[in-house]
Amino acid sequence: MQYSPHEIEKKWQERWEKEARYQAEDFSKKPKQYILVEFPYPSGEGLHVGHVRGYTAMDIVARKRRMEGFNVLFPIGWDAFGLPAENYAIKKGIHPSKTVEKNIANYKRQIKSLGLSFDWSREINTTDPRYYKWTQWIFLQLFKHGLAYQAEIPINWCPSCKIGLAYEEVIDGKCERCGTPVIRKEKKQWMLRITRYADRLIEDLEKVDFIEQVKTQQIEWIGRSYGTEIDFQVEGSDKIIKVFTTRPDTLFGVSAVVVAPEYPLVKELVTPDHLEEANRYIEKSKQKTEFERTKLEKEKTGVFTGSFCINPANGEKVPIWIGDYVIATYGGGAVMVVPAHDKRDYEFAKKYGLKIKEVVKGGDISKEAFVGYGILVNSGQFSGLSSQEAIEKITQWLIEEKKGRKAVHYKLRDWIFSRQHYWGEPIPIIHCEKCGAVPVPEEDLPVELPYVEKYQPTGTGESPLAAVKEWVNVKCPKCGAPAKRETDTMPNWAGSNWYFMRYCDPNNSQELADFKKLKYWLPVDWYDGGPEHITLHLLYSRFIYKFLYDIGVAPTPEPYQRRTIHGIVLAQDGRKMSKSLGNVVNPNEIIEKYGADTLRVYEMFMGPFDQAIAWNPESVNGVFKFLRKVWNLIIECKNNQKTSPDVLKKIHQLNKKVSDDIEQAKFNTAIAAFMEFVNFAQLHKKEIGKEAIERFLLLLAPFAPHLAEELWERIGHKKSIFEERWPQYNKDLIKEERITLVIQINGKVRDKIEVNRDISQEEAKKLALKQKKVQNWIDGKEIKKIIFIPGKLINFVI
RNA sequence: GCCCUCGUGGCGGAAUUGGUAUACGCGCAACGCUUAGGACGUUGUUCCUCUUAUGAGGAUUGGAGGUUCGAAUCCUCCCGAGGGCACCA
Repeated sequence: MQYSPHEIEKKWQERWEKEARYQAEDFSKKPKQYILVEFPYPSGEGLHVGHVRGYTAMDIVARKRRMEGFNVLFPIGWDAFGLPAENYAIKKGIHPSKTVEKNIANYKRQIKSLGLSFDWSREINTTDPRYYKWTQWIFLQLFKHGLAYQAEIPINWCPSCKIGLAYEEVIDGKCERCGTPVIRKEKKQWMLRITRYADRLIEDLEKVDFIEQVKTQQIEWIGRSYGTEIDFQVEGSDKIIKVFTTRPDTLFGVSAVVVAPEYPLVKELVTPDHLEEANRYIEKSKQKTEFERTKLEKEKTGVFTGSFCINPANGEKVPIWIGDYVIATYGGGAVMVVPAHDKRDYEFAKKYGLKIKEVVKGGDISKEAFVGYGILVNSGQFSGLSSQEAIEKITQWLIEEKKGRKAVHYKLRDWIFSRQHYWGEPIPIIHCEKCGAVPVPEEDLPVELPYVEKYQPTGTGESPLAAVKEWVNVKCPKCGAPAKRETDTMPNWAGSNWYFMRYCDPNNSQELADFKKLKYWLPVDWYDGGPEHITLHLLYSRFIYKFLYDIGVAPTPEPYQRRTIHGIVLAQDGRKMSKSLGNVVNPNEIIEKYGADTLRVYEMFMGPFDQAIAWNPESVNGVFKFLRKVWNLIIECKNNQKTSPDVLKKIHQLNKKVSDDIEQAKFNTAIAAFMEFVNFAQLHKKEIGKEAIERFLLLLAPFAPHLAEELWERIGHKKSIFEERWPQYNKDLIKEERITLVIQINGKVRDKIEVNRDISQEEAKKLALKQKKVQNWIDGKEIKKIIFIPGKLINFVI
């Protein structure tokens, strides 16, 4: 009987589905485990081998947890709003809902062919009105609590996609999706006040078990910095320019104040004789793309306003400039220029002939700016202090003089939540001339996306929905006057922010999810996903979840207890897989050739789980050979005999190794251990009995479920292997009685001897010194010191 | 520029976290099986030197230093790769 994966995989997949084996049970008495993978965007290309990596890993965990006696929730769904379906519709004239339906069917078939133990009874789809009703409901709660608001702001505008982009969707000044340089455009946008949660989003990271890289990136993205806000009074006016700095110790070295071109006071600051030049400068910087403006190598430019302000520390008159290297949205849009101690300011001062005054000792300011800490000079009463002391003292003094205060600033900005696109959740707001922005009454949700013929963005900045008159024109829910629906839709993230909550109660039509169910299942115990989602998706969904916690909808302060990332699967050439490069590996092909178990085991074996790794077809074949070896071995072995003590020890060691490695997501070494055992077993076939065979299959079951089920049945079991308990290893059995003691001389390995594991130092020394090799090396020299590590080694220092 | 991760045979990678470097797999080679090829099985496989062979010695974890009885692992500097942030005041 040969190993024929296709027959057995089909057989077991059908049986699992018929028996609905993997459905989670609400409120079961068993302890719960919520294992989560990022739900896929069902693209036209179909499932990627990268999906398979994360899904298989979590499937292994889910299957192990069930065998350990947990009530496991391991769900799947579809994140199906978004641009590709809309772009496809524009090109081919096929409605996005049709495309999405087709793609989902394809994904579903592919996922099922992998033998993943998802609970299909909880499948969700973000484009289903029964789902996005609650996405809209969340928006209304945000609105009612003042966390969703409209603002006329300069947004990043992609002239190709004809869409406003979130700050986060601009990469290197270019549109994340199409790569077109982004320009700035003033537009009224819906915003979410994520900044209000900035501190909690940092501090609560202590409560969770995310890998370090994820935590660091969240913290850096939020970018909290503590500093001092200093008031510079405009000369001859009562206006004040508030400047944020982390280096108040350099206050005496200020030679100018520079404000961003968008700074609110700009018009008042520019004097008539500088008006023309200043206007020209402001116009020019407006036209620059974000890419041009943020290019670091670019020369710092600016223009004098004609006005001055007063340095509060020494009363000096300081010129006010406009410069587009100052970021309008950070730190109030104004900075103090200290050329001697800041690289950018130094450059700026050199170009425009500003004074360069040293106030911190330690560098040579005739050559370059000195940005380090040092002792203060030329700083009045503060001279002689260290920078660290001066930061404290000067801030203190400013507070007393009422000319400054401590301040905290964040790089994180409020989240632009509007998209001028068709294929997204409509924002449930009605604009009334009299009442303003009025929320759609909750009982009228969902605001269904109307069917349209034309998907093209209008280019005017309005979404295609604006053209659907019968949908747009409604009565104001408050006063009944004619009013218009909001035509912007929500970004892709809106649906994926909270999807893991819906899995807990996917069919609830009364609320987002029953609180008792949420309380039973949440938080997610283990969440795995791609590295591309560890800043934005994670930050956004934590924010929304925290808000829902605050209003009593979510049961815990954090949604995810543990978060891991799986490395990308690269093409054989080490590059990213992409259609245009023609180097894409299709999981279907691998399954057709070798079966799903081989694909699963290969993807777990190919390298460390969190690292990017290149596909290697020859290794796939190696894994197939391994599984076939397993098959042949088990078929050949006698199931009715006793297992020898040697084999027993090995299988218990394997038991420990595999159990531990799965918990640490070290799947590659777990599989190496399986291979080692099989190699050993090949040589000891006669010693293998029932216990070894059964234990081996139980351990292998989460990795290669079809193979394990089939062999389990063939050795005479009636019930599924997944109804069995995960095996516990015997601590006494895995201990090695005899160990190899390494003998070192001056730290170099010179010999090895077999000894009892609990040998004493005296005994070890005696035995070691008897060895010929050791005697040759010591050869009458004096032994100065002996280092003995019990059970490991003895080291003679001569 | 800053931050993070990493650098180990021909290749993917192990190394219980300071204690036998190169587990496991791929590839390659020899032998067995076979009409042959494939497949399968067994064995070998870091490099260098000496040795008919058994074996013996030396070197080796990107490079150079350091700490230590002992370093792939810790520290300093340098080189290289990948990722993140990027005029954040």
